[in-house]
Amino acid sequence: MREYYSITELTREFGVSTRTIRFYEDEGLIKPVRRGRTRLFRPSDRILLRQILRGKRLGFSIAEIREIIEVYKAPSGEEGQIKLMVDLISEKRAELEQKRRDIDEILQELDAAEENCIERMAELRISQ
Amino acid sequence: MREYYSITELTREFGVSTRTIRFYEDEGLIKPVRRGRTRLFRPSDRILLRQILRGKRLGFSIAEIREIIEVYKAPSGEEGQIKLMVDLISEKRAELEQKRRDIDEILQELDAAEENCIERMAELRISQ
DNA sequence: CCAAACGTTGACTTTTACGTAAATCAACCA
DNA sequence: TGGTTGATTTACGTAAAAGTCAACGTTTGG
Repeated sequence: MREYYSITELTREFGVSTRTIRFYEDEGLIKPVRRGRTRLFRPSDRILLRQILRGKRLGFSIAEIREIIEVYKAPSGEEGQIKLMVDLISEKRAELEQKRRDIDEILQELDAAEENCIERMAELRISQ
Repeated sequence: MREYYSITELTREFGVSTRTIRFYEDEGLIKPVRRGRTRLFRPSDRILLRQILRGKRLGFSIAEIREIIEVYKAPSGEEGQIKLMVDLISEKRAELEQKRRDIDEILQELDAAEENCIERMAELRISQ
């Protein structure tokens, strides 16, 4: 477990540009420390970046990713606040479950499409 | 099973704007028939719209959704073409499986976050 | 000592996926 | 006959998420 990562190390590891990482910092999603002006990314920043990109792959916007990352943090505030947090968690869970249903439907349709392709290829061979 | 749907019927059913539906037509994803200038959407257009919006929820771009919809169609062309199609299907399947892993990870983290909230709420009650 | 590699900020540009507004048309209803 | 409703095209606008470019600062190896 390294103490610090440079920005280009992270771009290589995650396949994103420096611009992208700086953009996420501007958005307040990552807060690397600095040596002079140079950014130093800690393991925790690396984990955050993973979480951000995971959210991106699922089509979440930056604002939505921010919300998700917020709920990971230790709960603070009074009971009302925490209850709102629990509601938000339920909401996100519902969205994710919808996405999973969508995925399963598409996968089924892809299976059917593949079968059709294989059938069609068999036909082509016979008719020759 | 109705023969035709109007554009506003579809906007109500799917919760999108007319602009959105016309945009998908411009992109060649839907091809409603016409009576005069007015669009008439058949059941098959309705299904296409469902598939488009499902792709959107998963963060696929219009171009990617177009690809997915293309593979649903009956396979045509010679063997080489169909093999490329099968490869594309495998590619999409891999992407979807990645998305599913992402979802499962986030769901686990949300579970943990919820537990923390519940714990914290219990603490708040005791300390009062 | 100086070029190459790596880093910085700042500003402008681009792509995607629509939103919005204006002007027009057709059908229907009172 | 005129107003309401729902449809059309055309065109410009916009928000999000970066891409791209310029101009500049460090550090490191030959």
